[in-house]
Amino acid sequence: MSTAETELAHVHRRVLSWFDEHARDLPWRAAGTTPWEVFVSEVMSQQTPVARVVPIWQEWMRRWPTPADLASAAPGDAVRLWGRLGYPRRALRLREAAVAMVERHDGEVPTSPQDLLALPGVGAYTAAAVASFAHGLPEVVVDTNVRRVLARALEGRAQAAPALTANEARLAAGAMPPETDDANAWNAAVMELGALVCTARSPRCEECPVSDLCAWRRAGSPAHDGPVRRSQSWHGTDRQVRGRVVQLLRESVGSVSREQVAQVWPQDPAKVDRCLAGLVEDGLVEPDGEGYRLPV
DNA sequence: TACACGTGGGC
DNA sequence: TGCCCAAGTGT
Repeated sequence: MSTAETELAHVHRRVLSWFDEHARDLPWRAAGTTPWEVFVSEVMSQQTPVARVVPIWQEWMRRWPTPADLASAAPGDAVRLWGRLGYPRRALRLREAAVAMVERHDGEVPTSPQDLLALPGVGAYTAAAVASFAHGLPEVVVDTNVRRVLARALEGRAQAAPALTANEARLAAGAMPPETDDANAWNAAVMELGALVCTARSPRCEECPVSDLCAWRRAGSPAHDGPVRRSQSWHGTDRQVRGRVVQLLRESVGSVSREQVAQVWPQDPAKVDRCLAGLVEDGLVEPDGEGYRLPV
């Protein structure tokens, strides 16, 4: 074994040990969790803090314990139970994915990353995560946490590039432990390390199992020098108005009049109309006589 | 490639 | 107090 391989194996042991000791006991990590439960947890966790996912996930799993259960539900019920998780189109896609599982995969969560990738709402990250965490395939899972950990530990940079680069993918693949079980644990462990210790702001380096090997720390933890990520505006955007419209419909029984919907953004009825049209286009809202409702 | 797409907690 | 950011995907 080369020196590099020996050192990498050392890193694997330390990170996996840290994970054994510090992993959060998220409900979908319990023994006996089904692939469907893992699948739902992954979609819900997209761009969403895990702590906010837990109660919604539990509610969904009680209500729709199999893909067939969700496939037969009304889209509007999925959006309603989605609550305030954000990006409610994910709820629609989750249901569409369930329909695809029933139609094309015998009601099961597909196993191959290729089949997973073909499902609505599933991209490279989710396909790899479900293959690894639900099915035990040693796919390379790269999320924002993994990218940040690799950027710091291996590249010596404060933060990862704006989008996944070929070099990052190469580094992530090269860092995987050779044994399948270790690889799957590694995927979860590096994500967890990024979520709990190697955080975007105020990383807890004193708690990090590999801080002594971290290229960024060794370089004196230099500040990010690349392009500044432009923050997304929010006030007055379609996104904000759409959010208010869906929230109103979610909390209403039956349909809501157009006049009532317009009240979510009284200063600009035309904007509300435009957002309403977009929401209908997206399948999040349905016209209902004179008013609107969540899709039945 | 860059932008749209929700929401709320932390600093 | 706002701004940043969170287990990304689709176009």
